[in-house]
Amino acid sequence: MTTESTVRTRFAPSPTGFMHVGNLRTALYEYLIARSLGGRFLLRIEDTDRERLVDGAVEAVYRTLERVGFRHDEGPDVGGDYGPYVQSERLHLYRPFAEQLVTTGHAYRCFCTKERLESLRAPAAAEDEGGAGGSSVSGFPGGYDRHCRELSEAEVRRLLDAGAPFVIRQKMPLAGSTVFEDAVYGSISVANEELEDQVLLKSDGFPTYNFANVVDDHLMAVTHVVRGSEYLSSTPKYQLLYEAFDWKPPVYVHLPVVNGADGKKLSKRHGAVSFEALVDEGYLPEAIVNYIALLGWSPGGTRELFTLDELCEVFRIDGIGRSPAVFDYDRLRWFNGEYLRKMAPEAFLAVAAPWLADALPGGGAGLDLGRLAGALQPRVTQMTQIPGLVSFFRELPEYGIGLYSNEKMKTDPALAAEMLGKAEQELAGLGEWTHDALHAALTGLAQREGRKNGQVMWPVRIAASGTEVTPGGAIEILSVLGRDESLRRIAAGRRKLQEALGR
RNA sequence: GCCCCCAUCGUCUAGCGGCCUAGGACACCGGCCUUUCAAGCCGGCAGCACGGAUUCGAAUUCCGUUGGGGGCACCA
Repeated sequence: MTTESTVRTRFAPSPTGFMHVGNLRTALYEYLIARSLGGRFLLRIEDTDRERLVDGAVEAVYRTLERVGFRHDEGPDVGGDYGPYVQSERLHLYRPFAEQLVTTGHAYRCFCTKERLESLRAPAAAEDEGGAGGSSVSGFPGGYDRHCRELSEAEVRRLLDAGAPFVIRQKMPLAGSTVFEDAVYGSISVANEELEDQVLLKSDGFPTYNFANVVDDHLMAVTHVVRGSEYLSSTPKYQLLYEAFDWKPPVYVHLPVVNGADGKKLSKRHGAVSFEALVDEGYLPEAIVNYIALLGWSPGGTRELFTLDELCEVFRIDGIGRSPAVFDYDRLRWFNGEYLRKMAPEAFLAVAAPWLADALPGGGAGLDLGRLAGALQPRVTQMTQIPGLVSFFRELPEYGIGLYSNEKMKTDPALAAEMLGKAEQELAGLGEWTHDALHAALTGLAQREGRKNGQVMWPVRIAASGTEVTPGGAIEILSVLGRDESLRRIAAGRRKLQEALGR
């Protein structure tokens, strides 16, 4: 339930695409602020931009929140006392508020046409060709010259009667400055003359984001407005809106942006950036959340592995940093490895299964997948690595006898040929093809021959895999490969060596 | 161009005037372990952007410079 003092945060995505990790992080912090303060977390869909709507985007939001465990207390799907939670269903709410501001002198009707607005900007753009393409060059913030700001009542009446289309613009103070307090950036002050008379209500009657946002946040009793720092520069306008309505402003929590490795805004060219794309690339939701929590926020100590519940307990707003952070895939991968290794073997097998099925002969049927997963689990940091690691099971790759030489193991082709021959005989008579039996047979062979384990194991592993580096050692590979295929490969290795050695 | 913000190892960060010869983590490089490689353990490399000021004392405060990011729509 909600009382006067209940903290309320909201995640307000616009369904224009898939869930970007930057948005996911914003949602996470909103969730954590609510949970850590005993508050409520709500979901609001901001779909007022009909042109940019993307099919399936709302579903992606639900799916992602679900997958990641940010449970919202209120929202379009779960209801709540402050609905509707979809902006397009709230359209009737905004106009009265805009009209109220016109009445109180905080806003005015503007009848300027799009053409006039463009002509205001065009000459300015030409002036600084090759430049930043700024629009305040015209001498007015935002490029609008406040043409309709002081229209007489009679003139307004005339235009209205003539049915001229109009927008409602916010009337910014011309002097002084506006100050607001941000929970992470501190006190920020902007000269009012820098503020544009922004549009509140479009000529089609729809509110702009800037307006709907403030109205909705107030109506929904949102106490902490959390968003990316790209909104920092428009916050003074929101602040003025709150003041004009005489509403209590929320606590502003602006988050540092997330950049790519080149310091530019994180985008597809940096790699996977949507939550689902990351999952498809073999990152676990828990790892993504843990990693992202620490991108721009710090618990203060040196601990860095936290479950979502643990984050809820230790999260504090003042741990949020101010400088932009770079999304580092290497670090994400490390977190992923940590979570992968911590999983119960069966759980790991479950997430690895689809990757294995794709890469193994017959989809892995008949193979000891549990054993294979066991070998993979401590070695994998990203599921995409699996196919490459196990491809030799499907087919023995072409390999040169150089692989049989290893300085550290003290092996060379001649020794390998000998050991392979003996291993072949030893294993052919093996009663049961189990991990323990294989281990006993091979180490026993090494002992009898007066060799180091590696001098037997290395050649056998190479023959069985044709691969220099494999997940697991000779015994794991043999046991997964099975008797027939193992013996076939060992024999093939032996013959390959004998041919090469001229014997 | 104008406005706002930011600035500790390559990256994520701790630090909130003395505990800092700046701590942790990723990555990287060594070593140990070992039937390969990983994992694990041990060790190493590497940073307070610059210049002033305040102070007995500055990574920590102030000013400036430089660099970076963001904003400047009838988009959100």
